[in-house]
Amino acid sequence: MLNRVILIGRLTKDPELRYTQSGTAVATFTLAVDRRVTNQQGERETDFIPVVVWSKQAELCAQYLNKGRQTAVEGRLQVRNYENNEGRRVYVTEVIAENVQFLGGGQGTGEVERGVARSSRNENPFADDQRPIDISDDDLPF
Amino acid sequence: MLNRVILIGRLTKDPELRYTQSGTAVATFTLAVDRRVTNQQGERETDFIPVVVWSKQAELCAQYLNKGRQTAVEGRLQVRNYENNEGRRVYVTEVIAENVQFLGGGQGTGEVERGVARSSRNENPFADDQRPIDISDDDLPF
Amino acid sequence: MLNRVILIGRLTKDPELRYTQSGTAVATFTLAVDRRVTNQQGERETDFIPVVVWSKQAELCAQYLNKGRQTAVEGRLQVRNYENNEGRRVYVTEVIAENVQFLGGGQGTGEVERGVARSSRNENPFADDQRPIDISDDDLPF
Amino acid sequence: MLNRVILIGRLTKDPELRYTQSGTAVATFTLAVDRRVTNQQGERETDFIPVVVWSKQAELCAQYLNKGRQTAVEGRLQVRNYENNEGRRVYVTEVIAENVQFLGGGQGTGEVERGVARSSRNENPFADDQRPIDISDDDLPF
DNA sequence: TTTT
DNA sequence: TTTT
Repeated sequence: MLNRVILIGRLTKDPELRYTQSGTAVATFTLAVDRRVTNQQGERETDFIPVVVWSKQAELCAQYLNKGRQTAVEGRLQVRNYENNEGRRVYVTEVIAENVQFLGGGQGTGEVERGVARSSRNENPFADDQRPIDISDDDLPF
Repeated sequence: MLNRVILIGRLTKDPELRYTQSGTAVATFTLAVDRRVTNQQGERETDFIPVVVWSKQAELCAQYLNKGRQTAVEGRLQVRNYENNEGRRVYVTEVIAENVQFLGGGQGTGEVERGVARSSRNENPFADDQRPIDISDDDLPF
Repeated sequence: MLNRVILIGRLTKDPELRYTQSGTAVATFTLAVDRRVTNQQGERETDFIPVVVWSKQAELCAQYLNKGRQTAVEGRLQVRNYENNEGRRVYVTEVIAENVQFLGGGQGTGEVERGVARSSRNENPFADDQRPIDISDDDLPF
Repeated sequence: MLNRVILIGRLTKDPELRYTQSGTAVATFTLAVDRRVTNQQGERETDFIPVVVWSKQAELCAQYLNKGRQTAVEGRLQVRNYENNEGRRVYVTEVIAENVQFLGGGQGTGEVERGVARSSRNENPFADDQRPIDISDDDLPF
C-alpha cells in the first residue's frame, strides 16, 4: 500500500549496467550507508544495500556514478526469490530506485563534473557493449 | 548517512515476541505490502518484508497486533549476515522499526478494537512466557 | 532535488473538490496529525496540514474520504505565494499528494466501509456540481 | 501519527543561530529545493522551505553550513500560528529537522573542510554572540 | 513460510 | 564481495 525507502550513501563499486532480452537497461550497485549510532563496541557499522535502477536512469547511473560517489536514492523495497543451484529458495531484498541524485561534488570535485569520460578511466565491460544478458523481463517493475 | 523506510501493509501472522539474554524484548513479524502497479500478467504482486521491533514497543506490538492487521512502520533498512549450517554466508535484510502505528483493521476484523484480549484467542507461546531465547544482544540497535 | 513527505492523520472535514478552467479535478483537505511527543504542559499537540490532490485521485478522495477518516498521504512539500487583498505577499505551504491511502476508520466510523453513499449524507456543494471555479491551471503540478 | 519529511536542497543564505531564554540553541535556514518536473512554461521551479534545527545540531549547522551548501534534512512538518501586528492570524509551516547531513563537499571542496573559520568570512551577527533573543521556549519540540 |  |  505504501512502500518508500530513502537512502544516502556511497557506491562500493562502479555500477553494473545490463540489458534485458527486450532491450531495457538495468543498473545495479551497492550503497554503503553508515549507521548514525555506534554499536556496543563503540564502532560505527555500515549497511550494504543493493540498489536496482531501470531504463534511462540506469544508463545515467552507469555514465555518471562510480565507486565512492555519494548518492541519494529514493525508491521502494522489493523482495525477489529464486531457487539456487542447491535447490534452496533464496530471498533477495533490493531497493528499486525511482529517483537517483548524484551528490558529492556539486561544485566540481568529481571527475564526472570535470568532464573526464567514464569509459576512459575504467574497465567496465558494458561501457561500449549493449548485448542482452541474463535478466528476465519479468523483473521489470512497469 | 540517511536510511529511512516507511511501509503500510498487513501482518502475515501474529508477531513473535522473544527476549535477548539481557532481557530486552524483540518482536518480529512480516508485513505484506501490495505493489501499486500490476505486473505484465496484470496481477498485483506483494512484497513480504520482515520487520524487527525492540524494547517497549516490541511488547506493545505483541499485545496489540495480530495476523491481518493493517500497520504502518517507520524505520531503517538493515542487512545482517550469518553463516548457515552448510557454511554459506546468508544475508538478511530487515526493517528495524522505530515507530509502529496500529491502523484500522480494514474490513473490521480488528479484535483489538473490540477489546478481546489477545492472549485468549491464540496459541502464541510467548504470550505468558518471557524466557530468554537465542537472540544475540549484539543485534541490539542501541 | 529530493522532496518527500509522508503523513498519517485524520481529515478535519470532508474534502473539497474543484475543477480548474481546463477541467482538471483538484481536491483539498486538511490532515490533523498528532505529534508523537507531548509538550512541556504534558499535552499532545496536533499539526493541521493542508493537502492538495489532483486529477483522478482527487475525485476518488472526494468520493471515498470524509471527516475523521484516517488517511496516509505520500507527496511533496510545495510553497505557493500570492498577494492578498491588503497587498501583502502570503506564503502557503501545502503537501501535493502523489499517493493517498484510505485507511480504516479507527473507531469504526467509516461510513465508506458500510457502503453509505457519500452524497446522501453531507452538504458538500461539489458532490453533484462540477462547474469550473477559480483555481489557476498554473498550479497544475504536471 | 506519522509525519516524515526528507529534503535535499541548497541553503539560500547562511543559517541564523539564536538562543531561547533558557539557553537552547535554534538554527534556522531556508532550503531551495528544485522540482523534478518543469512547469507548463518549460521552467524548473524551486520551492523555498524553512527549516528549524534545535540544540547541539543547531550549533553544528551554524558552524558547518553556509549559503549554497547542499544539505539533506530529515524531520517533520510543523505548523505554527501567531497574530501579526495587524491582528491577523498567520500560519507558518516549517520542517523541524531531526537529522541534518552536510553534503556537497565531502572530499574537500567546501570552505568548511578547508578549515576557513566561518566567522572570518561573513557578517553573521550571531557568530560570536550568544545573547538570548526572542524565541519562546514553548516552541521547543522536546 | 505469507496478508486483505 | 564492500564506501569515505
